[in-house]
Amino acid sequence: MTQERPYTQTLGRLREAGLRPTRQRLALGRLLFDGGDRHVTAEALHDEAQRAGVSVSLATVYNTLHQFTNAGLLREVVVDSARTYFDTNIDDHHHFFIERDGSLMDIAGDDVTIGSLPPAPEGMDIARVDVIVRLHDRAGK
Amino acid sequence: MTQERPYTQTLGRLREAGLRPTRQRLALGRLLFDGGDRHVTAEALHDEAQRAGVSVSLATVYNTLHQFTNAGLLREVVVDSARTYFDTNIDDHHHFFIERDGSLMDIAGDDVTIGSLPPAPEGMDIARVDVIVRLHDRAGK
DNA sequence: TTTATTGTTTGTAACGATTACAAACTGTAT
DNA sequence: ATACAGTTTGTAATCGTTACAAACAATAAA
Repeated sequence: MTQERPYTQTLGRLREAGLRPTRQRLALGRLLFDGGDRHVTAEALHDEAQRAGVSVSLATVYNTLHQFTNAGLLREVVVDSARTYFDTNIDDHHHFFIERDGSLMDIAGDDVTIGSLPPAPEGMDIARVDVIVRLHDRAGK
Repeated sequence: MTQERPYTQTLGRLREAGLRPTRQRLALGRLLFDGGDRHVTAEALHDEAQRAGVSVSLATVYNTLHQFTNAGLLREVVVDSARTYFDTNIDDHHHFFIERDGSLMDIAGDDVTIGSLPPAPEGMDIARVDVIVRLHDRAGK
């Protein structure tokens, strides 16, 4: 009846990552990983936690987001110089960025294919390829 | 003998954009558009101007960079949430981003080809597609 | 259990890039 | 010259994010 599985899921993820399962990390982990893929900013997650009655400081939200990212539980998405987004979907995929409201949408891995890529300059490797499809409302009023 | 052509070039660009050719805009325009393609940050351009003996305030550098961008003379590139880059190459092309030093390199338009793209969601249009190839030093010491 | 140890959380100050603003100034038209 | 709208400037203000030291909590040892 009580949906405890997600809790356990998060607990497991923290364990694997070598992060102590503190009240804050557990709560943030559940907000992030329960339900589908999400794109959050630190501020947004902080607000959400407050609304959910979870007491967490903004500093901890930032810390946690970074720790989760380093542990491979989250991915950072750079699309807007104003704020940093974290994506709970860590699979290979790209993004639609809706400029009107600054929101992100995943594009399924296969819906964007790169036909060709130049070789990385000597001595360097490709760490990642990000494709961002920027959208605006259809022209014509 | 005196290379006045670049000056004139910038002057023309400003005229076309409907921007008054002030001393500051002319000077920044020359720094930006003389020579090849460049990727600059506001701070970097400001320093460069100082070094070149041009007196311009940082505020003006920011204003100018944005005005040039709105006029289509520059393009903003988002790769790093820490700072904003402006690219003097406004043709269709993508970027290598060297994480080590935070520098950008153009990738010629044809060296990256997108095989397929999903359709934009209903009511929206694709404003632009950005491809960022993030590079790091080759693994293995 | 206590106790010790080490990792975490927290509030707040500090930061760095960028923007806002009002006053001084300059280009352009009259 | 004069007037006026557009520009520039220094500086204060913003905003997201990070730094920091003190208070706390999780885990291991006794």
